[in-house]
Amino acid sequence: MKKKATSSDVAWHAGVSQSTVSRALSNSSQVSEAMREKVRKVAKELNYTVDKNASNLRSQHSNTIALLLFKDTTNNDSVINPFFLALLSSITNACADKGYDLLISFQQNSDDWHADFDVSNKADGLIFLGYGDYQDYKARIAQLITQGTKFVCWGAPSEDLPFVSIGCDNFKGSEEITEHLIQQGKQHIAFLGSSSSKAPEFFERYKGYCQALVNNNIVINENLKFDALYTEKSGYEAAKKLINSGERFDAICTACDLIAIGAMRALKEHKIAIPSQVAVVGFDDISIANYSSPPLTTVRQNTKLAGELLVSSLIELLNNKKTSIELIPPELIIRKSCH
Amino acid sequence: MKKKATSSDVAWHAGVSQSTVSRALSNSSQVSEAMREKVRKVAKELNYTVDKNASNLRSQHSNTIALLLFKDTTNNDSVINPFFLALLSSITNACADKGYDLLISFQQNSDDWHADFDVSNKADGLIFLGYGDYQDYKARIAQLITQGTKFVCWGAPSEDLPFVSIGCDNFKGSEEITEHLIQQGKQHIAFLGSSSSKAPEFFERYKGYCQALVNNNIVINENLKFDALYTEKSGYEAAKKLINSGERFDAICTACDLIAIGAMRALKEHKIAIPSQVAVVGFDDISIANYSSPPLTTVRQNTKLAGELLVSSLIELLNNKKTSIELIPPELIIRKSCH
DNA sequence: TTTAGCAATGCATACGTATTCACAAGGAAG
DNA sequence: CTTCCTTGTGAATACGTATGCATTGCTAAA
Repeated sequence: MKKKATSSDVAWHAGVSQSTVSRALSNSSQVSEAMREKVRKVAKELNYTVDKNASNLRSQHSNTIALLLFKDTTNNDSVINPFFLALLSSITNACADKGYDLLISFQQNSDDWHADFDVSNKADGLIFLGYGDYQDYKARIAQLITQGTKFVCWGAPSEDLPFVSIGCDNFKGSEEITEHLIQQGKQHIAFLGSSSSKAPEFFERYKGYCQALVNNNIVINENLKFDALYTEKSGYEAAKKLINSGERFDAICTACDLIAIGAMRALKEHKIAIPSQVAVVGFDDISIANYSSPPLTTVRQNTKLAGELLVSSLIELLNNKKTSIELIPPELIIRKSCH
Repeated sequence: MKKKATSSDVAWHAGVSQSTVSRALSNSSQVSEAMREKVRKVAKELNYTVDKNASNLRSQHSNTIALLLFKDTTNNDSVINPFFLALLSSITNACADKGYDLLISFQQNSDDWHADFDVSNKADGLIFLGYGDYQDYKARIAQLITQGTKFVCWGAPSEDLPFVSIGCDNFKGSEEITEHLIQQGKQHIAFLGSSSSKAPEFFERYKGYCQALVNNNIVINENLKFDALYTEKSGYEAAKKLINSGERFDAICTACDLIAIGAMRALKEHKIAIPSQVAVVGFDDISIANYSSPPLTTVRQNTKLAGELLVSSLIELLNNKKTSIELIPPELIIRKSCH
């Protein structure tokens, strides 16, 4: 196995100094175009590339971003919500565009927190992904802040938070889709999804749902509200409870698509027709939503934009620039599950 | 922003040398237990962690694996096949278990190939993911081999290939599911999926399908075979062709779930009942399969095992051990789309 | 013509660690 | 009491790069 070429090797072959090689390849303005070309040529011949470890060590930054994805802590073998995988994909591309490498780690629970990505200089900054239950991690996050670690979170954007967080306009999205249900003539609309502040975006969505009811002079019926987490199973169980409650309802508004999918499964089991008897709508627009039966009306979160925004905001932080909190506009996707 | 502590800082505070600190924290047997404890304590107080860049530079390996995911090259904005995302998730966990970091990159096309992960010492080894169309990358792969780069591929395992590749027993899986269709009384079974060698696993699946027909003395009808790629759209279009061909068929065997989903959409459009008129089966068992309408009978590839195997095989390669090619056993998942 | 200034390059060093070598203390074997 | 080996530690060095500083050659200003 041949030894890898170093910048000194390139320098020797090109008849210049190592410094010049380094400068030529990093597009320094200090080096002439002719020299740059010459060095590039030799480097190519020797199949040379800059050693990242040495480069990072010397320059004290890694040009790497670490992505921490928080999995549902309740059940271990849970599948990751496809929405986050879509976001992950978008972040990957955004990083590549900006010339950053991406290191990823899925956090099973709050114990094995690998946030030493930063302190061990593996990454310049962090991106957190998860249903914004950052309360559990409050202490850790405080530590990150005192350490001076740069990071951005996906979640419910808020001025109150001591860190940059980027997310969809959950309130508006939920308000719009609920309005749509009402326009379809639905009057008794249930809501499935946690309304606690543990999942801030779910709470925002609940508030949007309430706002739509208020706008249309519909009384909010607390008996039509059921908690649910981020899973199909949870949605199924919540819908069961709703059905068994005996309350009258003609539509279900859910906090995320997986809950909606689970709810539809429960409805089908009870031979309740969708949407003629009960309409169902989701939130996120994961790919399954388009293939469910019936295809799900939902609110699309623009994952492409979201990924780009997360990455660019983090990079701005890394450059010590001010970053404004950005709200991503939601988009209503009308399919067959609501009319 | 406080300066990060170095091993020399720890050494100074502990009243020992930097060498001892390094040895103590890397569990070297050369250092006494008492000393190790002492160093650990001081390190914790100073919030010290080993600087990865320096460590990697010195030891000449990165304890990092890079994952290259090849996206469908035909259409740019294509969603990644959920199957690979499941595999990605599993690989992530396996890497964490083994103490490796994971760097990921999605390859849009064959041009912007970032295989310099290896040569730039960012990663010790590579994992390739994609529908095994490695023909396009043959030249690059040859280069990797001559470079001595360590890598493993997901794909159709074969002794012929000059590299380690791990995959499902596509032949057997497809044979079994086709046998199942025949047991349900189906006699005119179509196959949707590329049969060219461009996607080796698809071809294996086609051969398994043929084998099942032969086993049951059913004549293989070439007119019931249609090409399709890895997408829902492609499956939809192939099914359209099949329907319009006028050929008689009572079942569709597909090379992957997305194709099956697309085929079911086409069948529904033509008011063809599933499975009473035409049964449909898939391959992969992506999460959508369970939520489609009707839920899809398919062959599950054990992604958890696959991820673990990919990672452990690669690590064996890194340690210069021989690695045997492993076949992952397929598992039949019976749902409603076939009886 | 002299001098100041700029552009392009080389020299030397430091980033923080792992590891080789040397060395001291102590115990075992003779 | 030597001699030898073991155990634990420190000193010194190298990994490959980026960058401050010095140096050179050259042009423009005085």
